[in-house]
Amino acid sequence: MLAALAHGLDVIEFLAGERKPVPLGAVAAAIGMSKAGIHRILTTLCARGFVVRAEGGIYSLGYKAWEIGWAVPGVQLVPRAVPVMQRLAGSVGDGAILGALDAGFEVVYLHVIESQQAVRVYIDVGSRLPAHVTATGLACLAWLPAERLQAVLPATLSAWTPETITTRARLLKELVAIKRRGYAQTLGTFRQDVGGVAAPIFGADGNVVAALCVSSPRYRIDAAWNKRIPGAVMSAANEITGQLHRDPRPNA
Amino acid sequence: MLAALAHGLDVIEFLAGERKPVPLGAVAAAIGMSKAGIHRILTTLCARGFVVRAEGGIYSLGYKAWEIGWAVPGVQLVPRAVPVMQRLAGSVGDGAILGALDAGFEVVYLHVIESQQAVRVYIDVGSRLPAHVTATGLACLAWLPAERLQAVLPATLSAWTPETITTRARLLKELVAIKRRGYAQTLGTFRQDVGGVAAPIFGADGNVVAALCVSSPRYRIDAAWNKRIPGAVMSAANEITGQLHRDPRPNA
DNA sequence: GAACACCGTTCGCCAATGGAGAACGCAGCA
DNA sequence: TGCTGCGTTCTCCATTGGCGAACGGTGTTC
Repeated sequence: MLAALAHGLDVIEFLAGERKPVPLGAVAAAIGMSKAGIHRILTTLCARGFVVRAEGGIYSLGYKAWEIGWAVPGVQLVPRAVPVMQRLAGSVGDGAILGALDAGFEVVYLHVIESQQAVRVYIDVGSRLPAHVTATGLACLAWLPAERLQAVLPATLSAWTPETITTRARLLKELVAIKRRGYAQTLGTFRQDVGGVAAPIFGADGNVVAALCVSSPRYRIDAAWNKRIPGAVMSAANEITGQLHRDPRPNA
Repeated sequence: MLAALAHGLDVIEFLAGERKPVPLGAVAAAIGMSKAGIHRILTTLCARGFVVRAEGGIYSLGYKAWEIGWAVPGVQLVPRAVPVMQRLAGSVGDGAILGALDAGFEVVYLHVIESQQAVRVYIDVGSRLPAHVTATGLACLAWLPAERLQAVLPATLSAWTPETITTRARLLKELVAIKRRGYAQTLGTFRQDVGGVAAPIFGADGNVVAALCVSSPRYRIDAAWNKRIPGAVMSAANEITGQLHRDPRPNA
């Protein structure tokens, strides 16, 4: 592994975690390197626009990093999903979340429309969760080709609550049910007081590229909710799928 | 400059430019390095999640890169601006664009709501333009503290059309006019057949953080357009500013 | 079906360079 | 005016980056 590159990435990740300008010394302390070394790394990153340097030697991420993020295959669906998500969130009165599978068995949240309710579920764009604890993750997994699924399934499934699915057998059974039903539903598998419904979005090549999810505090999830939400989520997801099929830009 | 890190960033930027999975050989050719060297770089990037490797050794950017992008200071305003932009675009019937100043004198586009018109102005999220040719750029520059403006002003201003502002004197005069008026307007300074109106968005600290722009094909820009649009853009921009002041999250 | 061509990957070597430590310069402060 | 805390610069040695060459797998061609 290339130490210089790895250290550079460490610095980038650290600055990303801070989310605000940071003095050189703090970076050095966090990475565990000499100030001299960090200085050279930061100089290189600045020269390439990944980091910007304010007077007095305080550093923060530059828009180049943002630009790179937009070029990640799969992200381009976000702008096309946003209007649909907006409508969905408006009509169901809860938040809408767009997530995709990454690094095998993790869900990354690509976009979030916050609920207008006083009590709402908070999810950060860019945050990650294991696929098996979230409706979004289950929806993505359910439509994965069988061999891909086998490849990404970890040996053990972490338990986030007593209700989290923790055995392969139960997970596989659940995925079959989800695929038949057309949507994934969880209740208390991520946090005990949160539930969600998610439906898959397919790219122009027919593979799952992401899932659309509506999540809600558990106490609001009742028979009426269960009657309205899954259909709304599925039709919104289908609408996005339809757009991707009609206009499959460079990537999807 | 750290060669290893710089090469790694080269690879990242190349993959970003390709926007789709690329075989190792192509990366090596593009960067001008041996396949062995590129292989090591890609291995490191994969280990950190910045790049994902599909079977057969084809590589593409991973969501980690996307995640980093969201942590860039200033980007967090996007989710809060989106609903306002949506409304603005709907009410004016043209596209809405959100841009910020970066690397001194460049505008980066952070979000785009596409016009629903058959003839529309295309702008890519993440693309860059010199600040002096766009309404967005002028709006950002006009409210920049005087010493910051002096620091970023380049020696020469490139001419994109015959109508582009190319002298410092004219630019400074224009910026004063913009600040008095409350919004920037361009007509044919970027492309001859495009015009736009932009208004500044201020962060919780009172500095310009971005500008909101509506742009349109020139032939649709008439007296009626000029009467409706600037007010709508300014009030939308003010609304976003208001939100940032009420709820200044970690960064703005 | 065998030989070939074309990949990505691994190996081993040598010099370039990365990274530490110390010295420097410049603030702000007492 | 001296001190302290920062970012920056300098110098030097071991590390390791990057290359060329060899390997191994796959798919293609005759």
